[in-house]
Amino acid sequence: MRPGEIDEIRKLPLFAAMLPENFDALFRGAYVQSFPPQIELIREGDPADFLHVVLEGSVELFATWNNRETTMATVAPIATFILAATIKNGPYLMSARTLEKARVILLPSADVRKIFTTDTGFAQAIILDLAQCYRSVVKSHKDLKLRTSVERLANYLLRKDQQAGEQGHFDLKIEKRRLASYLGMTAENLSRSIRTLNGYGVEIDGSQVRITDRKDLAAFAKPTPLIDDPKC
Amino acid sequence: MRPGEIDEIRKLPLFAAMLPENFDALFRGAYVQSFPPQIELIREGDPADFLHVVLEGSVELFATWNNRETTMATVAPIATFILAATIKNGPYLMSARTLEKARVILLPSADVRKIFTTDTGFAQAIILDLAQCYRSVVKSHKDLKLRTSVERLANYLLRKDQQAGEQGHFDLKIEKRRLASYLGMTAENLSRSIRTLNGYGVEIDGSQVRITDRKDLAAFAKPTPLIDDPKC
DNA sequence: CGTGGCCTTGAATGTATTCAACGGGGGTGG
DNA sequence: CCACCCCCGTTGAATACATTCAAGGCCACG
Repeated sequence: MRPGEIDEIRKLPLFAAMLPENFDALFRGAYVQSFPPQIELIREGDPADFLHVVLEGSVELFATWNNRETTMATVAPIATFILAATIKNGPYLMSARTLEKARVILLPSADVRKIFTTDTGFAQAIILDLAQCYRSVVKSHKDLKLRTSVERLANYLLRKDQQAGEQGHFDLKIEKRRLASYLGMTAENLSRSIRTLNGYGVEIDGSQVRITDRKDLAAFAKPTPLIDDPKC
Repeated sequence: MRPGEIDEIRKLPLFAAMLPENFDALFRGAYVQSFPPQIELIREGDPADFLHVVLEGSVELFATWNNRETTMATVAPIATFILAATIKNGPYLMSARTLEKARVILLPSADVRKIFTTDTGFAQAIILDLAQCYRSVVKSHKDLKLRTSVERLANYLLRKDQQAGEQGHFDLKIEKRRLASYLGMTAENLSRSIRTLNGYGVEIDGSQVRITDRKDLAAFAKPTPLIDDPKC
């Protein structure tokens, strides 16, 4: 692990409140590994042996069934994933693969489970993290059930624009095929959805997005914090 | 509150490990209320003032957007709902209404938040509950994104049959329109999906379901524990 | 300069929703 | 007790939405 990196991890909300001895114990059993792109880190159904923390690069969480595959989320530094499987000591519900070159910490799940029963600060942080994760999935679920694919795209663009500081232009940092899968549609349908939004103040050239008329787009997208506010 | 009822609540996984004084403190501020059917208990967007525990009857969790509505889950005794909103001290992401006459305990969210920071047993239980909820929604999300509506129905029937002891016959304890909404389709489409499954060993008359050929149905539904096992 | 992957486009197909109409069961009130 | 009505579920037809299949363009990379 690089100097300074451990300090940064220490400051993560999930670990910040841990007692020093517990933090040290947890990270004594940690591996840090670098992976090339397109490597499958975990496979759904496998036992959750490790809690993962993404330090660099990005990781895609996806799920499969009956030869179909869908993107569930992308994880960017610095964040953990599959905390719930670790805690329940159950199988992974999602698979994970690196999108780009990535560095990941692996924390033995058994240690995580042991320590959170004694370290109240850690337990508090886990509660907040899980509650956050839960609410995120509920919002995704609402998005998927209540909106059409064009509406999902429109709101996605508004969210990303907001996260980029409402500049009116930003870069999709994701392949369109993956974005399509994340939004619950095919790549072809995403192309057509983009064309539809051309009529509502959106221009997309490659990965560059420009929102030329946010009012128009918002009038179409009808965003609501109860689906679209990530902090809510 | 009825005699013996408090003991039953005390035995709920969420409260069983609490220190006696904390349990008493939490339930000192509790209300027990009876509601007629079709009463809206909470409305999405409102602040999460109370953690709810369903004692009798059943409650539907649903979400709305842009004049559309979808059923997210139904809560049966004895179970809690909207724990995550309580903990995050955020707005409800879902609304709730009684389906039948229902008795519900209301626990002030502020008390829940205060107590779980000091009571480690309670904190542990919350962690397990949230992890469970999170994984449930992830499974629902996979169900919705990876399966067609007929496949979702087929797997739903298999799950319910299993929960009823694999008797091969059971009662849908839910209106078909609600089931349709829960499964992410229209009522008309549910009717048609049922007819489709007639060809795969399923007979539905009113609310009575008979599975005449479970093998055939399972071959079509292709259930997997990673989506369909509620305990997983 | 070729090659492969990603994106786009078009056409055909499939899936699901909408709209309209109808039948049956349960409840209400005459 | 019966007539009526309303709600739920079903069915059909038309439409809308989304996927599949096929083909071609563009860019990055070797």
